[in-house]
Amino acid sequence: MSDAVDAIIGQWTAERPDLAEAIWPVEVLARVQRMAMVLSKEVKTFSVEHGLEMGEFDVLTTLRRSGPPYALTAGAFLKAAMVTSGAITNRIDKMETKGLVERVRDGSDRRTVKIRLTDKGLALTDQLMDDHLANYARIAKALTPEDCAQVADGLRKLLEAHGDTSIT
Amino acid sequence: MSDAVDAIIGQWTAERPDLAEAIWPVEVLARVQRMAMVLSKEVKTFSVEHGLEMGEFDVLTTLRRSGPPYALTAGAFLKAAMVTSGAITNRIDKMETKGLVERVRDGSDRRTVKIRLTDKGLALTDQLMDDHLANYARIAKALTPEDCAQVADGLRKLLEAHGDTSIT
DNA sequence: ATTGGGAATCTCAACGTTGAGATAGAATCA
DNA sequence: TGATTCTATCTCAACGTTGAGATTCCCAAT
Repeated sequence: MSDAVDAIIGQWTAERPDLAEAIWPVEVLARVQRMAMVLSKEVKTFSVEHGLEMGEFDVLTTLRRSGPPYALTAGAFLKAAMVTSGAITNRIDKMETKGLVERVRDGSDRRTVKIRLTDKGLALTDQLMDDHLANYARIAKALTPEDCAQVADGLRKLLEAHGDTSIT
Repeated sequence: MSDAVDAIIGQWTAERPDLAEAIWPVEVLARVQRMAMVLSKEVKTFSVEHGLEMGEFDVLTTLRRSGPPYALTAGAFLKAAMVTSGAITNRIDKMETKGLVERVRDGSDRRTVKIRLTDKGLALTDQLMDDHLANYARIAKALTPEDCAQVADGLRKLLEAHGDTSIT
């Protein structure tokens, strides 16, 4: 039972034994990084199979789970998706031409632009969620419920410590 | 004690209660994704502070931990860094002009190109590792040793299940 | 009412990655 | 030897993101 990170740590132990006391964070952080790479490739494949670019599905689900009227400001997406403003503008531009979302200028504050799910976007999202969660279940199926809880609890502590505490 | 993923799951529970049974993988996978984003920003900051691009530090440490003669084929980097061939060519090109690595054509198989740490690259890497691990420790300090072991064990299972078992 | 600071979004050039195709060499077999 | 197939790397156009700056607008202070 060993993965690539075990091999990496083994190499360091052989080459720089003086670092043995300091290498413990690699056990967690390198695995987070590598698992994120695996995950992003899986999600990309899933998205493309359903006619979406990676990132577009994020926009759809973020709007869907926010509840009626399925509209959020562009700024809300910056934090939700953890990307920069140019990326959001780019994504919304493309999704607007696909008819999945539409920009709505708010009357009260004309600086803000709300991105709203169209009927087509809403239907597509609801239709995809079951497949998406089935795909997630497949990716995570190696974990028992206890494993899940332990990993989730640890990562929650890390995320809280880094201020990732809100999606607003 | 709640993070952004707790909020996301709360939203789904309110909007699509029918998905309650299927949402458990989000607890783990969404946190992996978000923590990877946090981590990559931290590592990028660290790299730039030390005059490197993100990814270049990966190349240096991968070579360093492989042991003398600190040389690996370009193909080995594809798996180690989980990126495509164009990215490796690009990285090595830049690091070669910086004098950190050099390309060496092998006599026995003239297709392969070994990337080798220069003396300058080796010295820089050894000099940076302590800072790098201190930075990692800062990022992971919210975790107790027990937390670390639990998260690492769970992620190891996931990575093994996805074939991430070797860096060769 | 005007000014100035701040906020929300968009613009756009620079950058790194992707991924299919090109190139060159090795390996197998007739 | 020649032909075929496989392997390793590089090339390069397309693509998405970054991030600083521009733009537009809100709001508080005077």
